[in-house]
Amino acid sequence: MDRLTDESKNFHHAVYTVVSKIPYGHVTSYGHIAYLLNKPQNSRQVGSSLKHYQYYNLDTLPWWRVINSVGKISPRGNSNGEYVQAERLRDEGVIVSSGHKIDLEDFGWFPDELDF
DNA sequence: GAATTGACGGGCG
DNA sequence: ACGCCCGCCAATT
Repeated sequence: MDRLTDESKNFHHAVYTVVSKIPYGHVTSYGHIAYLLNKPQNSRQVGSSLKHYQYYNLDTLPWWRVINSVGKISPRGNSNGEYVQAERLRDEGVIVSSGHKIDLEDFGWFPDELDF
């Protein structure tokens, strides 16, 4: 189940490091993570990476702080992950509407550069 | 290997 | 605000 090229392993790891930097109580988007990695076309792959990590980094990776560019929690196919994500966010003080939308003006984290 | 899928984004009506 | 469509590309089928 883990037949991956070195290229994509690097990408997965890069996503991991960025997501780990999202501050508590804040959210960012798949697209912005791709932008920070200088791969603005790869927003969909960011989602793939999070799916990849869900099997063994559930507690150390704050995956729930990643939503889509319009401020909504992305629906999963045939999964309740969307609702789990909403609860995780509410647990850290993020206001999530009944339609699973979040005000990016209040809770968004969109730095122009990665500061290492 | 070809076709489809998807935790996406942006533009347009 | 909403839905539709098209571009994108690794992973999956």
